[in-house]
Amino acid sequence: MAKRAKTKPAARVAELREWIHTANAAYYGGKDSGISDAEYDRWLQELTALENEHPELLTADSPTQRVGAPLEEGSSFNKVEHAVPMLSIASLFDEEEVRDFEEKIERFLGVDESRQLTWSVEPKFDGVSASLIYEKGIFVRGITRGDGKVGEEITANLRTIRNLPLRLKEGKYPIPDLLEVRGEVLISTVRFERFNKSRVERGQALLANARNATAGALRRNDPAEVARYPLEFFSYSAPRIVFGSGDSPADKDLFGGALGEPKSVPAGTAIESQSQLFGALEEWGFPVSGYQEVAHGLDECLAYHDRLEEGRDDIPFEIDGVVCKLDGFAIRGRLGRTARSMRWQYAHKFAPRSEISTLLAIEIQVGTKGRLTPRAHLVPVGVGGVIVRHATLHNEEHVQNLGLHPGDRVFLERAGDVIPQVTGVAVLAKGKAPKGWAEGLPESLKDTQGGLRSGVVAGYAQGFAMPETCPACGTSVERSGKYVICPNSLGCVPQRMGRTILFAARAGIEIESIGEKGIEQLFTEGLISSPADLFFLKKEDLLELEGWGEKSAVNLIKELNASKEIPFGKFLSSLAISGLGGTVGDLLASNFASLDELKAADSETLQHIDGLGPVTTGHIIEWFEQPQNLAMLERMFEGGVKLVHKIQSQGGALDGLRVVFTGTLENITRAEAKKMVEDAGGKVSSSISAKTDLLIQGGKPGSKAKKAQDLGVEVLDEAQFRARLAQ
DNA sequence: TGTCCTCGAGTTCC
DNA sequence: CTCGAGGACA
Repeated sequence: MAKRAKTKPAARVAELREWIHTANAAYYGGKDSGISDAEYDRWLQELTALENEHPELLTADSPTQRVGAPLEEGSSFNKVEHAVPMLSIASLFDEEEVRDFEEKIERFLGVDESRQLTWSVEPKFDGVSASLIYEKGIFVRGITRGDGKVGEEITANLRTIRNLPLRLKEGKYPIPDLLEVRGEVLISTVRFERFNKSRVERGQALLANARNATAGALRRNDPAEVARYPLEFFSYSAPRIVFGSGDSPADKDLFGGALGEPKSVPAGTAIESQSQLFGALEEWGFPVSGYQEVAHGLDECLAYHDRLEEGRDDIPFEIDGVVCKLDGFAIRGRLGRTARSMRWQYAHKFAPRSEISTLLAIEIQVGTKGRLTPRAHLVPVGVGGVIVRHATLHNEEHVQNLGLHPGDRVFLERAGDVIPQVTGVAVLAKGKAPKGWAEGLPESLKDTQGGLRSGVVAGYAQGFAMPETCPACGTSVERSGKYVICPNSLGCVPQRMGRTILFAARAGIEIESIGEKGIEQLFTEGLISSPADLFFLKKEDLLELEGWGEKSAVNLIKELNASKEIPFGKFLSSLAISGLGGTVGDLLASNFASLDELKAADSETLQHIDGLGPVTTGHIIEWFEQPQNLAMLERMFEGGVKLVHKIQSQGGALDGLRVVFTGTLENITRAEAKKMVEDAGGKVSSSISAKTDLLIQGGKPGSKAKKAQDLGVEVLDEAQFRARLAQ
């Protein structure tokens, strides 16, 4: 600070502005500027203080002017008419529509001229468009699109955008007396995620998507609040480039009718095409996305569309298509416009990945482990090729963060993978749910009297809250972190049912004769109440049930009889003991010769086994201490269950190797492949790491294939895998 | 105490 | 397939 006193204020102000500018440039160039946020803030503060002390040094383009004074309470933005209307772009959805569009152009121009049209192609940003006006190189006004004719003046909010130039740079291109530049305000994907995370930490609502967040930010009354949003600007057009007074018709309307030749422009700096314009915008200091290209002929436009759609996830911001504009301004002038849009440009949209549906109700499900999970019931809607009716809402906190209410219109996405997710509220119902919404509730959510089933939530006055009692058995719930648990694991029907389904699946009872639905039916009809009961089912009892005929009943009994011999490890994993899956089951089976030996083992003995720690051990000991569990085991053996103790194979083709699968195998199932590996002495892991020896790759491999390559893990396809086994 | 590896559990649709 | 948490190891 002592140093600052000695420096002349004007020099120091210039220095600070330079530093801040450099830091901004690095920040938006994706480079590390080496400057901490705290340091950046200190510079801004010092600069503000200096400018307050010496008002004569304050300029409109100072970085401190990015954050101005808040609007007065209750006031709204000024309405401003656009000098050049912001028309919408013709939206086309497939190749056929694109070819039709070009045909119309050809008819207009005559085929000879249009044989090989030159296009300027660029991404269609999924953000908020804005128009910026520069007078003699200084940013003086910024306007939203509005209805295209009249927008709102949001100059103060736009100033907060750190990569939006407040003053133009003069270089190769002279600075126009009047310049209107249009572009998109957006938030990059990475910054949006980070921003949302920090909002949750501060207890604020999750933002549905980057576009909504941007629109919301720009409409805020206090620029200081807007400055907190990581907004960015990308420029893509300049409807007014005026040298001189602007009185002459040739000065104006560079894109619509007659093309104005800029007056007094040095040779070589006339701007006559979109590609030249991009160059000029960059020279003046406007950010451009860098994804723009020149395409010769329509096929290259289509190829550009496909290329960007495929690489959509690698682009650092959200885009929903590509925009193709005829490159030359002269040819644009001849085509002109229709009432709604320009004839010389179109947007070729991508297949949407986000859809909107109505949240009908939230059902509270009770899982196998007693966890209560909220599940969204939605009006069926197609997302990426499948009809989605349900989506998990994970836990109470998640629903609250999203601020969901039954009746809301919600965003639905299938983010990267297959599983649909509710990502936010599009239109809040606020007690005014869409008409006919409540009548649209599916029958499955209603009870026999037409009321709502227990555990179905179709509305609430305050925020969403998980119930205090289990919707299935009425027991008071317990809380464990984010989750709500029904502690009545022995009595609660969905929990018993879940364990029975798990038993059937893991103990190897063929799903064909009795699937999940079948077990549910046996439960609700009261024929069984635990896995052991399966082995006491009688053909006559099954025939009483709806949908069961002689054949299916006989098949099930046969299947059950054939499934009574169960390998020890598989059997252990089928008991639904926490932390005991297939791997730990096999591990225990190889350490204990019999079930009695395992039952007799104490905590210390178990923890000595490599792979078992205090937590899993605790769960095992507890399970075998429950009399009900021991009784259930007894009943299973009464029912004829026999445990098979197999001898570990050694010296196979894959002895001691760790194997991982990815993709879909052609001729064998994963389970069969796993068995083949184990029989050959190998070990199957679920995730790939440096310790993995082999990756078996089927069709449509996922992220594992790439990781294997990075780690230098040997990759085999299905045929090579078989060959290796045969050795 | 921190980091890496692995397992188990949850998830939707046809 | 992804995420969270248990377990091994430094």
